[in-house]
Amino acid sequence: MKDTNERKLLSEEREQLILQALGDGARTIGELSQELGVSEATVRRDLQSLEKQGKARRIHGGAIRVQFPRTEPIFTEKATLHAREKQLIARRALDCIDDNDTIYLDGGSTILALARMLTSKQGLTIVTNSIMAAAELMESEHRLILLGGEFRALSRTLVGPLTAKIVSSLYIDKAFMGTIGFTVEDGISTTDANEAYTKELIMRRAKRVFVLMDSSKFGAPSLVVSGSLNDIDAIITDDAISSQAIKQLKKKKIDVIFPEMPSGKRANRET
Amino acid sequence: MKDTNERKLLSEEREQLILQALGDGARTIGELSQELGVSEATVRRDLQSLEKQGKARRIHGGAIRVQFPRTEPIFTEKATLHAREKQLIARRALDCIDDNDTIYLDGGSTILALARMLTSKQGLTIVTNSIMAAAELMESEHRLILLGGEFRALSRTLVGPLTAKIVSSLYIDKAFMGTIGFTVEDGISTTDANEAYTKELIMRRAKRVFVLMDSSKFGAPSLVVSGSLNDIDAIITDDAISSQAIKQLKKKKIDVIFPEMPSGKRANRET
DNA sequence: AAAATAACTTCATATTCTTGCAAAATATGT
DNA sequence: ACATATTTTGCAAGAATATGAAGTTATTTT
Repeated sequence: MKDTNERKLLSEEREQLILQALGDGARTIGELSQELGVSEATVRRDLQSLEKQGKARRIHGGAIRVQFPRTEPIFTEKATLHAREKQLIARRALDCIDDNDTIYLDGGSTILALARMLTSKQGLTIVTNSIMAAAELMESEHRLILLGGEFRALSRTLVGPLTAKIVSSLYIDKAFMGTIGFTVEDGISTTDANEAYTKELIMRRAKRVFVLMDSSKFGAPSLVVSGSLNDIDAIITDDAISSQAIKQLKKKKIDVIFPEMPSGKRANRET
Repeated sequence: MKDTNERKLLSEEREQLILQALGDGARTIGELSQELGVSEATVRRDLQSLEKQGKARRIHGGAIRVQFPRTEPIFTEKATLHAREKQLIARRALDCIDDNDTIYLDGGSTILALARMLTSKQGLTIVTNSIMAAAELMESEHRLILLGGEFRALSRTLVGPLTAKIVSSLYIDKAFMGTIGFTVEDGISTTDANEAYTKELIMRRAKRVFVLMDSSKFGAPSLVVSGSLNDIDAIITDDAISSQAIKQLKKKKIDVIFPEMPSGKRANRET
């Protein structure tokens, strides 16, 4: 996959990408230089900076990740990936919300972007299991309800059996779900069983379920399946998914919604 | 174009839009300038302002959103009042906690101070209804469980009937409670009925209940009484309370615990 | 030890930042 | 309503920074 996003990256973005690349083991300077589209000298400088921050360790010919990634790399790292698509998807989802709705916000960075936009609505009742979304909405005028439950650090959400206690006494108009993986056969899937369980409960409980995901999730299942395709009413995604997949989804009566493209282009047919 | 809103924007509106555009990732000055329809110089000034507010971080060529907004006007304000006493009280409470305990943390700045100290313990299961405490403990190794419920902005806690669902399925060794007011007749009291209700549930459910408060709370009732004196096992407070009050409390079999004074002095007789 | 590869240094170039200033917009006082 | 402050915005020149290329030095491999 080549990123058609040929915008010049900021140094910190590059560093994030490098850390991510290092996640799969060690990398050589040459590889990194090519992947990032910058000169080897620049890669060396970035690595120097990362080493000073204690996030990576240099070795001859390349670099490896430091043993204990002490901070919360997972959340912030994932966040920067496909940031623009996520922004557009969230923007589209915003249009699906009416004033005074009762909505549910799932975890994940796309949903978080949506949360940040909710200041433009009025009188919402917002239910969420995402600490990040809650932190974002603390100052808002909306009514905010947090699911309780066990805190899962990786996703910063509340999950597990305890959430069921509260979910079962709520009624939700529209649920906005994120996901790690998705297939046309099984619907959404995630890495953690507790997380999957909570998602499932919510989807059963919501009148209308929207799944927000960038097209990279498509066709890539994760460990634990959550609910089924029948639980999903609509998918909001960017336009890089195959027209075949769209057909299959429509056959299952699932709406596929695309964001407004800023420059008006809509290049749907693909590889 | 989605933003055909050609009205001239106020700087604050622009800053809001910038934050939104930043999303999780980063943006270059050029992008922002174009998206907002203002010059790059203006974008820089806006970013400068956002950085001062702690909401964004500038980097060469653009800006990155800061993960967790720092400022909490309500909270920091109250926190500075009697800060030293609160610190000492929290310190003393810490000694009451053993490794592997299951503890409950209530809202309030004193308890928050305690939360920050918990890194020195191991293997705790921490139950809380305080978003601030949860945010503080996200990075820790402890097991963290949040009560669900309705978010109350003033105290930044989760309160109300929904919390009951989860509380009733938990068992807590030691509960550390804050309070707004206290009298020897009725025990702790607070301004909000939902808040009082949740406190009451917890105290009923905990094996041992500690109330942390500086002496200014003494003899000053608030609106809604929460539970009764019988629910309380110990009070941790500074030494500016009357010896008469101590006697009364001891008669009710409530321990009164004082912090270690840094200089070793213990001047208990008072005005 | 020689060859090959990688790392460091220096420098030229291209962006980006800062700063001061002027024009425009907005607020304020009479 | 008018005139005067104050603030906001855009522009431009010099300062600062980032990047890439070339050449030199260090490290690894054979």
